[in-house]
Amino acid sequence: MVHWATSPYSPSTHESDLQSGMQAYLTDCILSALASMGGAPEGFAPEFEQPANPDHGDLSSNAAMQLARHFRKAPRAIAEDIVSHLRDLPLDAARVAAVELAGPGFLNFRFADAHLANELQQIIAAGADFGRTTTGNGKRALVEFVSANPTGPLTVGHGRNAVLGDTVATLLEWSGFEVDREYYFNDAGRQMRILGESVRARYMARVSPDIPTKQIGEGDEILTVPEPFPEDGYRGAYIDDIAGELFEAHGGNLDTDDVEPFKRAAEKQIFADIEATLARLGIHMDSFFNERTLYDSNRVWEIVEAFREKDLAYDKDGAVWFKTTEFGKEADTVLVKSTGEPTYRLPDIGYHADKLERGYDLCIDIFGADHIATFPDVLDGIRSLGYDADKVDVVIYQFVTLIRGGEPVKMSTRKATYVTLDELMDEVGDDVTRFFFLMRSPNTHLEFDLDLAKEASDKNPVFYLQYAHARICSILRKAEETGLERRGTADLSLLDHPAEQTLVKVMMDLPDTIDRAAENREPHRLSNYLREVAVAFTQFYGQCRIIGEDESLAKARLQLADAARQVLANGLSILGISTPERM
RNA sequence: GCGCCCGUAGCUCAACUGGAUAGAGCAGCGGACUUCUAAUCCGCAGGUUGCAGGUUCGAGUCCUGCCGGGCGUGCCA
Repeated sequence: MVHWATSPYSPSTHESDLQSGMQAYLTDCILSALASMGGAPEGFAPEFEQPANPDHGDLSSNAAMQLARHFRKAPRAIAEDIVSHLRDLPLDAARVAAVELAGPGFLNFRFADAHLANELQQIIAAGADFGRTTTGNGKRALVEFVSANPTGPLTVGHGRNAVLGDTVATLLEWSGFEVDREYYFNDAGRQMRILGESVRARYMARVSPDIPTKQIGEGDEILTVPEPFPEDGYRGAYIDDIAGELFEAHGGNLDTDDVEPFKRAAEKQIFADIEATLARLGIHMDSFFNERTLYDSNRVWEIVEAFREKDLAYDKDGAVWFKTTEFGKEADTVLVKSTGEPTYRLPDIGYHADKLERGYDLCIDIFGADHIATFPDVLDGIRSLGYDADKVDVVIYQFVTLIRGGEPVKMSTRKATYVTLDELMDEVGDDVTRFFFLMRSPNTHLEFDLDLAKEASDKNPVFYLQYAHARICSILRKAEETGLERRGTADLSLLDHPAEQTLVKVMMDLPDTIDRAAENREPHRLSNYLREVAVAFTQFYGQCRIIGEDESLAKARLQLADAARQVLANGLSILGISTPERM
């Protein structure tokens, strides 16, 4: 992913509440050990990570390696000193079961059983809120996404944008931001005029079926259209549908000299369709921002003047140019065309200035890869106007290819052979649609295999997660039938089976996973994580029985299973995917 | 030409922001249903992380140069 600007996070603030409890404790212990070894450099903070290999403990620090230069000693020797001082402290046996020295100088810590029981207790107590963090500290974020002009139905490409933006927004909410979702559009440009003309031509053909026709396009793109149809008009069937509705409502009474009513009717209908499509995906915008307001308020022209005053804009060939060479670009770019119409850059700058003036601490834009080159100008623009461009972050996602029968599905907006988002959802389902858009890094070109997506089987990863959830629900139902009470206190320290402990450890990672996914704007981190949870639960399920065990153990395991269900439910709800109780 | 992204198992992709033996799924092979859901599980096999250098205790990750693919590079958005 490209981050044009630094995120407002600092590396030291993204640890989750749960994990940071242990990390903060161990940090204190290590610093205390270092103090008696002659002191660490100012501002030193030991780094921690979770080892991939369970033999390396539950949490590992490379502090000794970080300090090799400072102490001018071998990392292993430093680590030995630290370990010996830690043992003298001593470490709290209720939290840390063991500290070991390994490899080139890693300090490996093993959690005590009591610590795991305590963590599980906290997960249960947090319930539907488990995973929420305070990282964002109540700062306000605006996520702008979809932002398709209302010229046609949303396509598969928009789908990735929509799902990505919505989920990034939800992730930010969970990590403590106050988030608004916004849709930016322009209903005044050339695109919309052609849309209106396209509808009008179809309407005229409805009124007068004998109207002359013509052919547009060439090769296999040839299409027969009514004479007034614009050369580069919109070809989709929805255009004729809208014309048909106008004809139903007004007969032949509409004044075809004026394109405005046709444009407005088209916009209204298409926007309604877009909102309905988004609603199917569970997406609801907080606001729609019409580019036109930037003209009505004169804002765009004020910006041109501001640039002129700063000597960043000048006239040439009848156009107004933006001195992007000042920001390291090879050439200046046009800000206002010789027709007097601004290029997209100008309103974009105005729009971002507006967002920042509305008090947002973080403005995220979700863009397809084809917008990559346009954005530096906007950032340079608002920066030179005195705004803090570091508050703006752009998420670029790569394109989607649909695969059917092992072959890419060819799509072209011109030929109107694109697959709409609605058609995709009709074919594979809403949950699968969301999940497939979220299971890969935004940075990678997404191959959406329709055959795989449709298959309601083990090949389809989304069902694996839902199945684990449904399975737990089934156990809870069964437990209720047999009179096993899930609520109340249970002795969680009875959970000493390796599969139980692994499951708890995985579940503990949810807040941290959410923070990282939010910080990096990478929802796939969460979907990958949820698979780990499902795997850990399934292994626990395979190795440990619940119903039929001794009552205190059964109750503890039932609470563990219920906590796993909650973790899956919380995660899936962030991804916007349903959590069936039966499958 | 220039800018950005990508290159990891046969295929689709991960890899906790520089850590220890690079991991999943699918496909392949071999096993497991008198059990709380088999839409499941267990095992086997699969790799010079595109190539070549560099930085350091340590590189898939950072730097440089190549090779290959995608997207841009507009008085379109």
